Amino acid sequence: MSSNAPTLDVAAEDPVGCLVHKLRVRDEVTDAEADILRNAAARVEDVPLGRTLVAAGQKLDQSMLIVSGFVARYKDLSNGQRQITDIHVAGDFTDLHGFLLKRLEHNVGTLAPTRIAFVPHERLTRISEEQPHLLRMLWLSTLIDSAIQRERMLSVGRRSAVARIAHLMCELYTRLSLVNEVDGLSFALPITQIDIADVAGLTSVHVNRMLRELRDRGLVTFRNALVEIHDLAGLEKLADFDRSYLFLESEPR
Amino acid sequence: MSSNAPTLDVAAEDPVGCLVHKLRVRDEVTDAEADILRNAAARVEDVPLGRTLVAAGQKLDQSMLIVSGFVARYKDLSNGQRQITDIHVAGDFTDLHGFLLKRLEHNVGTLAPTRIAFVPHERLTRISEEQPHLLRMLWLSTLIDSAIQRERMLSVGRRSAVARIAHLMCELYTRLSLVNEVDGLSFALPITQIDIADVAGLTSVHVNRMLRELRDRGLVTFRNALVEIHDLAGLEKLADFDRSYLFLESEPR
DNA sequence: CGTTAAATTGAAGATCGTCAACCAAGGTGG
DNA sequence: CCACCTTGGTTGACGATCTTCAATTTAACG
Repeated sequence: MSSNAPTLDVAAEDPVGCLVHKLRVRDEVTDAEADILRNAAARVEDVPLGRTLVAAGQKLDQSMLIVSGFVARYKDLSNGQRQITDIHVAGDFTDLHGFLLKRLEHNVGTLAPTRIAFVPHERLTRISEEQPHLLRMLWLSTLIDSAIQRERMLSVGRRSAVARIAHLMCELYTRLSLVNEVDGLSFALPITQIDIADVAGLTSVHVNRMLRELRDRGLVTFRNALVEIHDLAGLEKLADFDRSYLFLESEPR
Repeated sequence: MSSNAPTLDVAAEDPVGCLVHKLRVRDEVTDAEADILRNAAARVEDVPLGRTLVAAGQKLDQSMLIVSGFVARYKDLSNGQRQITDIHVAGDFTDLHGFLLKRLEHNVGTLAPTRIAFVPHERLTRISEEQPHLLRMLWLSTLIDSAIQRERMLSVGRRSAVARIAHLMCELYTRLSLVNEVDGLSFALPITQIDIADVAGLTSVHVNRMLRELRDRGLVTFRNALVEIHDLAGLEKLADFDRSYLFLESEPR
């Protein structure tokens, strides 16, 4: 709406741009297909931080595409403990899986102010009937989400606390690079240490200590919602980071 | 091949039976669609325990459907630590996601002797071009895998060691019920405590102690490849188990 | 019957969590 | 405009859960 935020402005004109861009990293997407996706978005909405977008169990008839911002999918234990299973950024189709699941078994909420495009499920059904290749690309995007989940499971299950956080930073850096949201080796990450704890399966107190260690080791700084990587190679080594799980190559799918 | 194992024999005649059955739990699948799936399986093979079925990075041109047995998908850290991200049982399409990913970022291996049906990717492509509903059902099955992964992430990230193992037992009990592989409150689980440790993100030593605790509390016994549940309600309570994440309702998809 | 992998148990130690206090920042209402 | 309140960040002390190391037993298998 405002015209002084250039990146957002482009996004407002083409809310589906980031998604198309990311699909094109993985395979060719024709302009006709891209247009079909563009027409699938019914409306765009700005949502403030801390809002629940979908509560577990709720029936769905539309899916949400992130235009900009940060969204988490999370599950809670009955004792109140929370685990974030995914963090989504611009160009991610947060609950595309809701199209077939019909309800989600987890919650979806904003970690930061976020702009969202809504895609009615009937339009997805239509794509599935008429656009086999485009449908495969959408399926693919849920499969990549799944691969990211698996890598996170490796983190939470087997990596040390420092390595877990280092890995998260490497991953976000790589994923945000794809949508031009990094500036050199820095990127905006307007989320709390509590959020990071909930992703990493740690407490916020321990996250705080590990962030200090990463800073002391000269690897990364996370302060005032800004991540600054000082030694990418060192960070990747500590994290045992290998970007191949992000499937950044173009292949006929 | 042999004719003295009735369950397996049925499976040999209809290797895709379990899959169709499980899809039908989630939505109607016509007999025509079921036949198409049956024809998609090119050949069936028996694989012994401890075999690597797919190594990370390997190019794929077929996917594997489990007819009977137990298969794990796992990732390794460079220091040798292993995390199993999924355990698959009869009727699971272990690497259906390989159809679109073209290579896997993780390994797939047998935890027990397993019978596998191979489905060439070209037949899946054909289904995707000609059978939109059937394709959505296949997509759905990868989405349910994903939901299981998320629940496991909650376990590994936030549940205590005992609760993690209790939850795994509840899950396997429920999933094996679907394919008639339980006998009352017991089921065969021919895997090691090391495997359980790799699923739960624990060491086998600690798994051993937690299994003893579950036994001492009168909840479950896991011995000689057999799980016997003594108090399902108590086990589910300890595990904070809620089967809704398995999507066991029929819906038009 | 010997060999190997897995299960079991104990003792000691490390990592991470809990509790608690304090600080910093940002927003709200008087 | 500033006290006040809330949320998040930071640090220390202590403790619990889980790991590591190591030894022994059991089971499976040729």
